[in-house]
Parts: sequence; C-alpha cells; structure tokens
Amino acid sequence: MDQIIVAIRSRHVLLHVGSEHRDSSDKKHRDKDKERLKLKDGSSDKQKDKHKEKKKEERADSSSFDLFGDMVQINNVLVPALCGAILVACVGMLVYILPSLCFFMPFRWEEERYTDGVKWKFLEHKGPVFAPPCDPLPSNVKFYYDGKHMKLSSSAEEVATFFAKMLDHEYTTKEVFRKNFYKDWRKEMMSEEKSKITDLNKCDFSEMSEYFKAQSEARKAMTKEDKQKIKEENERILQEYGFCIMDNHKERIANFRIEPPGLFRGRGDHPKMGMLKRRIRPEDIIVNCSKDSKHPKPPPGTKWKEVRHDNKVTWLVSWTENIQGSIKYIMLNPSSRIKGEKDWQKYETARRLKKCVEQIRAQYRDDWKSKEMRIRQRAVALYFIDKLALRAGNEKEEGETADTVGCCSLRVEHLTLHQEMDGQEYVVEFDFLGKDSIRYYNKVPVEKRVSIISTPLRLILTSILNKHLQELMDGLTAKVFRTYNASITLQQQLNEITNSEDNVPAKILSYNRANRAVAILCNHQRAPPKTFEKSMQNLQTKIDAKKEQLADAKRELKSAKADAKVRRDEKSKKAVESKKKAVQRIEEQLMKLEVQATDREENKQIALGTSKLNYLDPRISIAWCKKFGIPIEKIYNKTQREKFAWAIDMAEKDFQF
DNA sequence: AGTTCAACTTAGGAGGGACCGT
DNA sequence: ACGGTCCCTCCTAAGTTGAACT
Repeated sequence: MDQIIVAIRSRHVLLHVGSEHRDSSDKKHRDKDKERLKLKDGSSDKQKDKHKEKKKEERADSSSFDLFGDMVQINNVLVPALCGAILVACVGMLVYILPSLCFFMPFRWEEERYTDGVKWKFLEHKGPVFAPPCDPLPSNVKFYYDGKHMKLSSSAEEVATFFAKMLDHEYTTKEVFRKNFYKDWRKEMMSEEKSKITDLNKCDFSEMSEYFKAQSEARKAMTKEDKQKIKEENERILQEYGFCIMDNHKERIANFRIEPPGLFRGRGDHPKMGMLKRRIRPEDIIVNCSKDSKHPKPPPGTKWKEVRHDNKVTWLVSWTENIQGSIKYIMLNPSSRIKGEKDWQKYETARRLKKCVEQIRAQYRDDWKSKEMRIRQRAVALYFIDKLALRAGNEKEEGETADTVGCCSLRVEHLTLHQEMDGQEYVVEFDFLGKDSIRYYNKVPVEKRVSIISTPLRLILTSILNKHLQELMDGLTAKVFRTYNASITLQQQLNEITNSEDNVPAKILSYNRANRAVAILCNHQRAPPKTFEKSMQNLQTKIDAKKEQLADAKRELKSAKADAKVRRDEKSKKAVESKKKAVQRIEEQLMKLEVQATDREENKQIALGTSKLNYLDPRISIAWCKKFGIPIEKIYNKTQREKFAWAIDMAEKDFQF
C-alpha cells in the first residue's frame, strides 16, 4: 500500500503517506506481541544497578565524609580546591580524572527518588535579585517634542529610555513596534504629557540615545581595577543569591535575577513587539521554599505576594509577566541534581523508544490504510514527526503570538505537492515558519502514488496524538521522537565516519560533522555570523601562506638531502632530520587550517549548540571520547561538563545509545 | 471532549571576555 | 601589547506536556 493521501481542508492539512522509511530494514521486531511495547524496559535499570555497585565500591575506598552533613562543603569548596591543587601537579592525567573527581562524593544521580510527584523535602534560598532602579537622566540630556525641549516625568522618562536604547535597532522602525510602544508609553505619561505628545514621529530621543552610547563606551574604557571591582561585586551577589539548598545539596540557581523592565521583543512577526514589559516588584513575587527553612526576606518596606511551600514543583520563585500573562520561574541550574536526573530520564525514555520504534513504524504505516480518517491523519502526523523530526505543533491563539506552526498545525499553504520534482516522483515541499520563526524548508520524496482527499477534516490535536503514543509506549510523546532520532543519528554517524587512524583534529571534525547531521535534521539554524565572509577570507589567506611555507620547507629539505649525500657527515644528516621535522610540522599545521576551513564553511548557517545541549545523549559523546582518546574538554566546555556530570560519571567507552 | 493553565524544556541572539596570532 | 575573532554566558522567548477545569 504505497501511497500518499493528502487531506486538505480550508486551513489544516494532513498527509497520509506510505512506505519507505529511512531506517526500515529492521523487521524482526514487527511480529512481536504489541503488548511488549507497553512493558517497561528493564535493561536500563540493570545498567543503573551495575553502575551503582561499581560506585559503591569506589565510595568505600575514597570516602570518609559524612554523606549528608558535609556534602555542601565538599561539593562546592573542597572539590574545586582539590582540583586546583592537582591541576598544577598533573594536568595531563586530570583530563580523565577531573570529571569524576568533581562528583565523586555525592552520587546524587543515585540517591533515592521521591514518589508521588514530590520533588524535594527541604528547600532554602535567598529569593530573587531585583532589577536595579532606573536612574533619572542628567539634566543636560534632553528630550525634544516637535523640536522643543520637554522635561518628562520620571515614569514617562523611564519608558522613553527603553525606546532610546533600541533606536539603532531596526525594530524601532516597524509599525507594529512603534504602535505598541506608543500605546504603552502613553499609559505612563502624566495628563499634560498625554495632551502634548500626540505623535511618536515628532519625538526626538537622539540625545538620550547618544548618552547611553557614551555610557557604554565609558564602561568599555574603564580601568582594569574598576572592571575588577564590578566583577567582584557580581561574584558577591552570585555567592549570596545564586545558590540554594535543596535536600542536602548546595545547588546553583539558573536565573536568580528578575528580568528587568523594557520593551518586549518577540521573535519574527510578533503582534506584541514594542509593548512595555513592566518592572517586577516584590509584591508580584511568589516565593516557594520549605516551611522549616529560613524564608527569604523581601526588600525593606515591601512584601512578597505570597510564600508557599509546594514540594511538588521545582521552582523557587515565580511571577506573572504582563505581555502574555504567562508565569515566569526561577529554577535551578542544569548542573543540579533535579535537572540532571530529569535529563537522564529523558534519554532513557528515548532509548526505550529505540527498542520498539520499528514496531511503531510498522503500525503507523499500516494505519495509513485505515478506513478511519482520524487514524490516517494520526499516522501521517506521526510519520512526519518521526521522519522529519518535526515538533508536535500545538494550536496557538491567533494574534497573540507570531504565526508559526509545527506538524499538527501545518496549513495548506505550507505544503506543495509535486507529482515529479528534480527527477523524483511524489515530492512534498515543506515551507513554513517553526519555533522562533525559523524557516523550515525541505523537499521530501515520498511514495509512489499520491492522492488528494479534499474532504474537510478535523485537525489532529497534539493531545490526541500524545494519548495514542502513550498507549504505544510508557512515557512516549511526540518530542521523544526528536530526542531519539537526534541521538541515534549521532551514534550512527560517529560509528560510521570516525576513523581511528585520524589525528585528534580530524576526529573532532568527524564529530562535528556527526553533530551537524543532527542539527540539520532538527533544523537548528543560526544567522550567519556578521563577519563570516571576511573571516573565511582571512583563513584562506593563512592557508595560502602556509602552503607556500610548506613548499619552501620541502625545497630546503631536498637541498639538505642532496648536501648530505655529498658530504656524508653527521652534521648534514642532522640537518636533514631537522628539515624533515619542519616539513612534517608545517604539513600538520596546514591540515589543521584546512580542517578548520571546511568545518567553518559547513557550519555557516547551522547551530550545533542546541542539539548538543538538548537532544544528544551525552553518554554517546563521552563514550566516543574515551574510545578514541579525545579529551572530553574538546567536545564539552566547562558549563556543558557540569550539566552532563551525570553522564561523565556513568558512561563507559563501550556505551551505545 | 474541549479548553485553559502551570510547569518545565528548548531556542537563538546579544554582549563581553578569553584567546589567538602578530 | 594589540586588535580581531571566537566562544561562552546570560537572557528570556517560545515551545511541549499533563493536569485541572468546564
């Protein structure tokens, strides 16, 4: 039954597609009892146990610390100090030791889990850091309306400065932005201001704008000592407010600073761009902590909106934002136990999908033949989510956000069907704006026959899709496919393209290529760096220079050899050796440059970071590093190593996703 | 069954400091 | 030491999901 059925109604589109999956060879699972799909996979638990035992042994050796009482100390004070000392002593060895050292004490990934949605038993923190108050402008910095100087009230002035700061940005030229800004600005004006200022086009913010530019220049030109002072002050605030205590661990908080007021900048064509994002006061803040903790104090003379003790959630502080009316949270850093465990769990779910994905694929292909429209729709949606790694695509309220779509919210205008295209039959052309208004453009050859059903259809809701998925596998949702396909792609690519003969830079190029394949699959794009063309040229110049240098070195080697043949003495032999070495060194340098050029060119519009941070099981990369002798530092920077500490702690060189 | 909402993950860009070669 | 490039960190918007509500 190789066919594509495209169902279209006025607004929403669904495709029913047949056969050919990029990875359809493995049929052995298909006949197995469907019930098996629902069974929880036990192997990962076994792995956990094995790991636990191993770590227990190590713990017995190395630990004389009180696991709970001293944990905070050990984790945050002792270990860095220890690492620092060792670092001086043996940098080379440390490459492998450091990650496990940093976490060798608290095996936080293995501590007992809570049940019933309880996330913690003890939580203590200092509350948020508020945005600094707005300083009034010096009196020589003037605002002009219709060419005439006008002194603004402090509230109107503050909002005006937000606009002035963005004057260089093209945002401020957009009609929607200006309209929204103007409307919200008027709300902050005194009544005389309101009656005087009637046209944004007559407002002159240029002195304000110059003033802020000068300030930022001054900041850059500050002396080292002054910069150092600011740095120290920031560090002090970080130490005071940037950590909390959750269940015996001192944990880093991700965003302990409250978002400052300003003008909202949505992504893409956002209907609310330019609106005033108001200042958050203590009275807006809900604090969450445990009853028996030292509660954070609101600033003098103020009160929190509420203090609650909800241990079924992970956030420390929340407030409601005024643009969309959504809730914002202060939560923990990715390095924290609570985030790390969740991350691990996410990849374990994806690995369980691996075990039954072929069955699920067989089923949705089968479902294309279903008599029921809903089933066919569901099956096609799932097909694209799986094959193209599309996002689920929830319905959004029109006019509230930019018009972006995902799989289930695709509309007719986002797809074109080609009976024949570029020599291939039955091609579906996707062209739509996805998350963050990033364009998704792809031409996907599908099966042999296409037929179009124009019967009006109900949109398949993501909730319906996810309910169905939940029945196929415990914990399965649409986004698990993205995680699964991303990770399995990395694993396959690495297995395929890593050449153990290669030197380290070449292996890293292979890694980046594998990473890139994933980024392309997930459509992770970036704007080409502004200086891209130029920096590419510079690199090419360097390569050319290096080539010449190599040619010279080779010539010299040749003449040295000739010389040695004639003279036959030790000195000239040595000269040959050293010339040989020089050639080798230059060849290596040249190769490194060329690799760099290739890598950069291929990476022009592709963002690797997102997949690395959110989709690729870190154990794949760590195992790869161990297997091929690549220092983990070459793949993960410090922050990333902290986030993936759980994986560094547990992945062996033979780990396969 | 549909809708709304809270909670949490995923996302690209800005800005600035680190780092590199000269 | 300097200037340009690169990479990291921060920032916060924009998604997904499950549960509560109607």
